[in-house]
Amino acid sequence: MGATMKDIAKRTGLGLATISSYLNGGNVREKNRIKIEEAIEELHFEVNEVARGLKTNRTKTIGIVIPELNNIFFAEIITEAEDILRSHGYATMICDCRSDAEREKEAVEFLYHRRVDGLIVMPTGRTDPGFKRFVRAGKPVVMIDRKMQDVPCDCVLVDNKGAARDAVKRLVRAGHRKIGMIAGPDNVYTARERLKGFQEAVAEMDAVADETLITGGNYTIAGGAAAMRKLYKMHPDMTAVFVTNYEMTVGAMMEINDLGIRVPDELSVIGFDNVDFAKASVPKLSIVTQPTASIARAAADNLIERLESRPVNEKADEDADGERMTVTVTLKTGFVEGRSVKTMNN
Amino acid sequence: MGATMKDIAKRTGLGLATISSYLNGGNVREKNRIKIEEAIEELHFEVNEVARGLKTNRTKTIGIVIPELNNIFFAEIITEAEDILRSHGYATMICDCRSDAEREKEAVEFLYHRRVDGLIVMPTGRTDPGFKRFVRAGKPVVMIDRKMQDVPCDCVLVDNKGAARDAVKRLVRAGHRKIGMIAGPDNVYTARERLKGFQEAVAEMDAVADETLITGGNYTIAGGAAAMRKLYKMHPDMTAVFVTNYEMTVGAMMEINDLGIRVPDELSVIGFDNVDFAKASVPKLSIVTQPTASIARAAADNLIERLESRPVNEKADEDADGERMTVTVTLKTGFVEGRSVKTMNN
DNA sequence: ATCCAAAACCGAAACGTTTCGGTTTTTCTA
DNA sequence: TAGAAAAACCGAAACGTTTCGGTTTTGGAT
Repeated sequence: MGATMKDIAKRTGLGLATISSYLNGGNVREKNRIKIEEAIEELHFEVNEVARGLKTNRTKTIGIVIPELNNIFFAEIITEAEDILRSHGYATMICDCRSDAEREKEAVEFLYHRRVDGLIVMPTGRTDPGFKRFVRAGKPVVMIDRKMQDVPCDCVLVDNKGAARDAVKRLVRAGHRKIGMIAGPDNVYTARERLKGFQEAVAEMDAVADETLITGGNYTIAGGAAAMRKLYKMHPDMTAVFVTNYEMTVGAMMEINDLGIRVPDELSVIGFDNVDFAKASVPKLSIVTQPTASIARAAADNLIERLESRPVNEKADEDADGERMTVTVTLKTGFVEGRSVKTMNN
Repeated sequence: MGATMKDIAKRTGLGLATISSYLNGGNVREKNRIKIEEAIEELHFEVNEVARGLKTNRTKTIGIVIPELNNIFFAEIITEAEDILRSHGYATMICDCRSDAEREKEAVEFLYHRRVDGLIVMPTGRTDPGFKRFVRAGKPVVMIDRKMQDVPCDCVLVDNKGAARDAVKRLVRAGHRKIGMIAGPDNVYTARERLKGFQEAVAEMDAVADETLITGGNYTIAGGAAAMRKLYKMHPDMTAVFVTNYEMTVGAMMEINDLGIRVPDELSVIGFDNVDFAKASVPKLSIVTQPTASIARAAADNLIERLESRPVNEKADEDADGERMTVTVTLKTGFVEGRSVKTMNN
């Protein structure tokens, strides 16, 4: 079917190496350039990336491993990252591991097999599902959103602790003392950070520090709903609740709806992540937002930079005992004011 | 770094062909099998898919082109499809073209270059961005959600017309006559179908047939909000509105919220797509749902079947003048009852 | 023990690139 | 215009598989 470089060489009377040189941006005499371009045009030649990959040992493909694709927070990051990477000629292979450590391991192995050049990941569990293998092979890994101690790689994080602390302080300043928190699973890095932020704020601001005001919601809609119910049953006098991701915010709102609680008169709410949902809620929700586009850009740029500058340091990497200098960037969150927080006049 | 088949051959004293045979499920003498497995274990051998791909001319990769990844409807389908494909050893390269025809064309070209074995696509525009090239090359293409006349390929559709008709009939049966519709862009297949369904129902049920009751919302949140406002301004006496995708449903709810309209007392609403959002709304929304998992499964299974059975018909395909038998499956939508439709006692 | 078909095995060629040394051509300098 | 440096060019080997003929081994049947 497709024409090969050999065909182009034959057609133009030039050598294989010259064609290759032309294709890779090397110098070629003007008249030959024209001949080559004509031949390419006529024969509809397109370079075979697979063959090239075999030879160069680079697939120009990067793997992405995420917990859930049907989660707007992740999806937004992926969209942006894919766009940037593709504009640099990199294809992306996305693997959704459904927040399951076993699947995650399979995905990483799968991508290793496929010999992707690098990885963008949001680790699901606390143990390495095989990232180290990439690092050992000199393939860059950048971790997003969550950190993992024992894998030496670049990270792009968000100031989760600060975001939570800030949100809670807002509530306290509005006069709330008894504040509930719907937390994420404690094996997830972001959940732990947000919890810390909550606790710090409670301590600093002298709000009610009661362990039972903190309920796990598992980062799911159902979990958020269950947590909301539990909190409300246990603390009917609670005046505000802080929900710490999008899914749980949706779940909590469903439950609040079912319980017939009026927001913000009876209960103030601060949610997380999704501006659109917040604006579409009645009343509009106040929420913490994450800079998804910046996260994606930081991750993609970092990866590309590592990939393109690799050849130079090849030796340097080695003698540094495999231990590269890694960089971690932490981005700031935002806050969108809604009408779901009542100011108490006490 | 990595060991190759040659290393395994040397280590075991066997021939290259034998190793290849073993790796591809061929028969090998028991004792040799053991030797091979030991060698693989010791040398940490993993077959190089890139080299294999070069030789077999199959990348075991399929491309997915969608209008928006950060759109739950699409994201859910992708998640599921990716899962199925990967379990069959296929990697997926996802390209988000942001509903832009130009980007879509680039994406298709990109994937063609990458020599993916097949394509799952949701066409953005009405003209072929290059799918035909795949078809000509004997590579299966399956179209999801939207149909395109001039590209002969398999399709997985949803009964959009029926869904819309059904939804409107529900409204009429509940006593509504003056029903607004927030429609999608008319260059999108599904939007046209939903519009047809609406019009059919209005005609059949003798509801008010006024062109100005139909407003385009562009399938976006902002569009949905604007359309809602326009509808309300023009027809304050409208008693129900049918919104025809998730984003516009969110937008419409935002606007309804802003305008202070009470649902369902002043206005009944039927939305589209996202059950979770519907349940989290106040009051719970009645919505049309789409069978995302079934769509994904139908598409992925179809593709795999075409790919795995290809070698046999290779010849048959050809002499059929490139015109293969294509199949279109149409799936049924669902309906989730909420509390957003008022029953009029007139 | 002998023979034969079937099963298992083998090496070499090929897939379409890049790259390495080495050769030719061009261009510049004196 | 001769000579040399630089630029352009070249073919062959290599990347790690699969596959094609052909050869050897195996295990029954005689």
